[in-house]
Amino acid sequence: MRSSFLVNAVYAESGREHGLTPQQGQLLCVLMARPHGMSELGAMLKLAKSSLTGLVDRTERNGLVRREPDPHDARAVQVALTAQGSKVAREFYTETCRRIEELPGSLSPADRGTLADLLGRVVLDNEVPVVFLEPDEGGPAAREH
Amino acid sequence: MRSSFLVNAVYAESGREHGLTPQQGQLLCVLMARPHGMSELGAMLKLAKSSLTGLVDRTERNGLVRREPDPHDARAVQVALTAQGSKVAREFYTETCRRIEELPGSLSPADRGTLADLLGRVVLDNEVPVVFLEPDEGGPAAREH
DNA sequence: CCTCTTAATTCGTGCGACGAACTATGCGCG
DNA sequence: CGCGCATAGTTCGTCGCACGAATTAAGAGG
Repeated sequence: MRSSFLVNAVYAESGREHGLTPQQGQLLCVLMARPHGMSELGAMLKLAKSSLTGLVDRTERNGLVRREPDPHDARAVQVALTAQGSKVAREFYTETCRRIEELPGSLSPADRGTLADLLGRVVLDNEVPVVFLEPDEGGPAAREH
Repeated sequence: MRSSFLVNAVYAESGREHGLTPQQGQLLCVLMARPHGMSELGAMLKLAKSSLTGLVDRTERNGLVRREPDPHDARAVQVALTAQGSKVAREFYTETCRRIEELPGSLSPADRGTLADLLGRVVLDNEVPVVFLEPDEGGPAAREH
């Protein structure tokens, strides 16, 4: 249980409506941008290899993602969204962003920055919903732990 | 996985230092005030009966709590901290409060209220560390889900 | 006494996280 | 080219945690 926490909360709420666990929802969001290899996903989601294998297994079993051969490396696979997965991801993402946008409604930019720092793990270093960002920031100040 | 989220995050960090999972840490904090019956704990921690049994089992196995007969009801037990559990709880609680106090450092009272509303589940309706409170409030505006 | 309710546990199950071990593939060097 | 080492991903075993169904013993009320 090393999920990012606040996004996880929101994911949990959004996900319930789509039959997704927070972890699966997060995986879908990451894959919306493009397919990823398992190592990439593991690094992004901060999961051990075997944990990720399990997550992808379950999500694949739900018909939301599929494993494809990697054309550049026969050892590797690319994990991609299925058509169904794309649909669910879009709905989930939209719902999640809506909920997250409501969250810091009354927070000043400084407070957002403070929370972003404190909750650095909330935001992944990629195209996943980025919150607590000022419009001119290029990326979150993610703190590795 | 229906923990309260932000406190859970902080619990996780504090707990790691004491070999506690967030759930176990939370249980200890609840029990600091006084022993509780399982039904009480279940309601407070919002856990199904069997889930709570498991949590208490594991925490008991770690020597941190013990089950005692309830003098008023032979069906029931009271869950109490052991001496070791009290010690760990105190340290954990202190550490957790410290971390939580650092959290909203730059939040205005209005923002605290907003976050308290949004993260209502963060705070339990009892003597567990109460955060985001104005000094003159009697209790958190907990939102049941 | 009887019926219904309740407290807590057991059991089965799913999810998620980890590390060790493993197999197949890739890389770099002599 | 062959070899040793590294890597990608999976399997296996394990633990923690959450849930519902089923169960047993005790409690409450008529």
